[in-house]
Amino acid sequence: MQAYTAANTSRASAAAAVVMQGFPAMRTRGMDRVATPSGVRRTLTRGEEVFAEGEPSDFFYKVVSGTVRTYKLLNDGRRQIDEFHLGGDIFGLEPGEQHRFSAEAVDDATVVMFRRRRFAVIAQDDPALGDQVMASLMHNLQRAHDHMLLLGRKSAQERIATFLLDISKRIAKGDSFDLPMQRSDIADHLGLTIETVSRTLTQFARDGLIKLAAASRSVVLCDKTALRRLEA
Amino acid sequence: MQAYTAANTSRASAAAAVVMQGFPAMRTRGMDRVATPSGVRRTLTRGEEVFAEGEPSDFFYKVVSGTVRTYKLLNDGRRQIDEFHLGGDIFGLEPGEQHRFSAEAVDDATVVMFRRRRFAVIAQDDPALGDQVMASLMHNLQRAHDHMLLLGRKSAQERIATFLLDISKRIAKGDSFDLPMQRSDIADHLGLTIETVSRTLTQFARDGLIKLAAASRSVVLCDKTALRRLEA
DNA sequence: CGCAGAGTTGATTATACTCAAATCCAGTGG
DNA sequence: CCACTGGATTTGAGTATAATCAACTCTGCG
Repeated sequence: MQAYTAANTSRASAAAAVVMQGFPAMRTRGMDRVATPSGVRRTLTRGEEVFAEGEPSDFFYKVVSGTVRTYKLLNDGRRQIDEFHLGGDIFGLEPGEQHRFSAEAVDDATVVMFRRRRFAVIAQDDPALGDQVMASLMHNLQRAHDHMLLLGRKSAQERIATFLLDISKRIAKGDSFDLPMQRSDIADHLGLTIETVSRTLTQFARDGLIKLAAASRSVVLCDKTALRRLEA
Repeated sequence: MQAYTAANTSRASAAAAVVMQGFPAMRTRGMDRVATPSGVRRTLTRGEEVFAEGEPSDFFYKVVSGTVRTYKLLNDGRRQIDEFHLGGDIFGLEPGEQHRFSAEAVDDATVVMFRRRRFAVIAQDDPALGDQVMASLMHNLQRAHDHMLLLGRKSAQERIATFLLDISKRIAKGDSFDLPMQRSDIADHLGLTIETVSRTLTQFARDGLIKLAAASRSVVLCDKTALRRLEA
């Protein structure tokens, strides 16, 4: 059980300024639906908060570049990162008036924010976005199911193998890539401790399944077949 | 595993009432709209399969009565039950052409099945239904997030306490209720073994937090405050 | 009454956690 | 250019929680 201490506390006012600044662009939406996406761009620096649990959920987001983590905390600081959102992913769309989880930039990132509206309105106003939002929700739910299987029933080795293969499929061109997040993020995503994550990665490297370098952020998958066997 | 096509359409009118009853938003619509979004009722006996992983995902479902479990399996048989669906819950809606998880009746249950269509079509055809399906997706995703926190970061005691409070809120009139599922279902939902579930429940009973009776399916929550403290 | 499935209880063990310390690395300033 | 620093990561030793293995009890039902 490890405590997560919020290293970064950016204020909502910063977000508000960005929103207001972007509103003119949104008002013109409809005139040129194809060329102008109905969203406001926002750039984030490593660790910066996008929104926090309990804040009004007036907007949802789409990642343009970089990585965003969404997570929940227990009162004693234990953290569960439910998802790392990469380019193209939509996150932060919720049924209630308040966010039930928090979102932060893992590295320097860019997102586009959309005002939350009734689905019928979105669908009528911008059918393409409506389809995208719906598909994204189902996709996120599907990934959540996979992750619950991992958290509930897989061993540490199986979790790490699954994670490496998944992240590789999402960000790697070939079989090598740089992890955008640190060990504590991986641990809090996989329901493990940083020590177990580190030990397991080291073990994989010793067994020749992967190669680690440069503060272990750079990873090469040497033996995907073996990793898939381990994935369970 | 069977096709629900022509044979079932004859019962469409009977199912129509169920549809109307099931979707409050549609109740206000004229009877002439009933024919369009057809839902077919299906009764299930304890343990019966609704659909299996890998089968075509042509339909999604809404629980009318009883309990349905959706789950995923690992190749060696380990199981993760991601959700118990109770009356009113919508499940089985997926982005791909095939189901990525399985669904079975926990007890004798009744469901209504709806043919999956493109969201744009649903939204245009019946905006209220679109809103409801979307709300259900967001709701399921929200519950999935809560459950990932449980699976990734909570202790056995905390998991059981959370489970009891949640299921109680969903099915109990007061503070007592009958569990529809057996120990192995609870274990596979909470990422524990049946022994740990049993031991923890017994411990709670010894500590006066709950009362167990009648093959331990009947539960009374005696000290909700203490359970909430344990919930973390 | 006996059977089978479900649930409980006990003893032991394994996996991952905790606590602790060493090492690595990027960034900084002399 | 290089030593210094603090955060990140690795490694080690010991431990705790929940798993495993096993026996026993309860319950519903023919």
